Amino acid sequence: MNVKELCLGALTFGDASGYDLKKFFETTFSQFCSAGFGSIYPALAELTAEGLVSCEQHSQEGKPDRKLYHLTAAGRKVFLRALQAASPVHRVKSDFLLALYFAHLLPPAHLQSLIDGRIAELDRHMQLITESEAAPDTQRKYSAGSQFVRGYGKAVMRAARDYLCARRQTLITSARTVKSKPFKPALRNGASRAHHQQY
Amino acid sequence: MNVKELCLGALTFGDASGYDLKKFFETTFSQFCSAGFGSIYPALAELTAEGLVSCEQHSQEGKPDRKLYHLTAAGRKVFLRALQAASPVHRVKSDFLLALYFAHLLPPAHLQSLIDGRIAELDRHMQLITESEAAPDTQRKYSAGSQFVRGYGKAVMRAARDYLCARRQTLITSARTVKSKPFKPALRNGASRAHHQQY
DNA sequence: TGGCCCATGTAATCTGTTACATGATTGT
DNA sequence: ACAATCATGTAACAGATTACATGGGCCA
Repeated sequence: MNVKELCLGALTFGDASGYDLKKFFETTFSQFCSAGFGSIYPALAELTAEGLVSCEQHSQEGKPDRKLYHLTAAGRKVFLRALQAASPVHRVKSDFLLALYFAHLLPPAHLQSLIDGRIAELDRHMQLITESEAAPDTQRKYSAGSQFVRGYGKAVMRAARDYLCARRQTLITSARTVKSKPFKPALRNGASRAHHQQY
Repeated sequence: MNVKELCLGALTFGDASGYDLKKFFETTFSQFCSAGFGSIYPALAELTAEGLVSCEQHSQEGKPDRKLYHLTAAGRKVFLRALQAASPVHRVKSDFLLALYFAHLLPPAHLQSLIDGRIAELDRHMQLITESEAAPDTQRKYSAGSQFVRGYGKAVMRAARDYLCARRQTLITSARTVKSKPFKPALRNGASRAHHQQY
C-alpha cells in the first residue's frame, strides 16, 4: 500500500484536504503507516488526474484556500480491489531494538535513557488511543475495524511496556558485565579458510 | 539506520560475505529490519571504498567464490558513533492492520483468512525465536542484547496472537452487521462549506 | 517577537526493491 | 527433471524523505 492508496482509503470516510489527510494519518492511521506532505500532495494530484478523486477549491476567510478532495466511484472501486489484492505484510523497522541488540557496545546511561524514552513514548501513544476512544467525534471511530485496531495497539504496546519495565535493569547490568570480555566468533558456522591481520 | 550501517553492525560479530549477511538479517535481525541483495552488495562495495571494511576473496571447490568482509577499526568507530547518534525510531508498517481497519469493506471469509494467516505467521516466528535460543551456535546468541530482543519479540508477538484469537470472531460478526448501513461523515470536524454531487 | 497553526506545493536527494544475468552442486 | 542452496553483481525503477518556498492569523 502506497500513499496514493492510503489517501483513497482515508477518503472513504469523507472528503478531506491534503492537510486533513496528514492529520488523519498522524492520528488514526499512525499505528501502521505514516506519510508526509511531500508524498501526499503529489499523490492527490495524480489521483485527480486519474479520475479516482475529484477536487473542489474552497476559499476561506483569514486562512489559505483549501482543496477538498472527494472519492469518486472509480476511486472506491480501485481502493476495494487494492485492499483485497494486497499481501498483508506486517513489517517493523526499529532503530530502538537494533540499539538494544548492541547493548554490550553502549554505555549503561545511554541504554537507560533509550528504554525510559521508549516507555514514555508507549505511554503517550496508549494515552492517545484511550482519549480517541472516549472523545465523541465521527462515527468512523466506532467502526468494528477501528475499534479492533485500537484494541490491538493497546494490547501490543502494553505487552511491550511491561516487558521493558520488567527486564530493564537486567539488561543494563548484564550488558555492563559482558562488555568487559569482548568476543568475535565468525558469523557463519563453517570455519574460515583465511585469516585477517587486524584481529 | 540504513543498510550500510546495518552491515557494519553485523560485522561486529565476525567476518562475513554478502550472502551471509543476508541470512543474518533474515534470521537474527528480522524482528526489526530487512535488506535484500540489491542493497547489501552495493553497500559493501561503498563501505570498502570508504575503508570501513576490508575484503578478501576466497576460492572454494564446488561453490562460487566468496568475498569475506572484515570490519576495520575505522568501521567500528563509525558504527559506534552511528549507534549512539541515531534517534531510536520504532516504526510499524502494516497492510495487515490497514486491512483490518477497513473490516467493514471486506467479505467475512477474507477477514478470517487474513487473521488466521497472521496468527500462523506469528506462531512460526515465535517458534523460530525459541529454536534459535535452544540451538547452540555462536556466542553472540547469548549476548545480553540479543537475549533481550528475542524476549521482547516473543512477549509482543504473544500479546498480538492472544488478542487476535480473542477478538477474531467479534470482529468478523460485527463487521458484517456494520457493512449493511454505510456511513460517510466528513473527515474533519468543521462543517463542509460546499457539497458534492456524488453523495 | 517568536513560534505554532493553517495550507499548498516543488525539487533534489536518498534508499530500497525488483528484475535480470550467470552458473555449479546437491537433494527430491 | 526441477527446485533449492550457494554466490555475486548491475540497472531500472518506485517510493518516500527532506528541504525549500510562500504567507496570513493567532496566542503568549
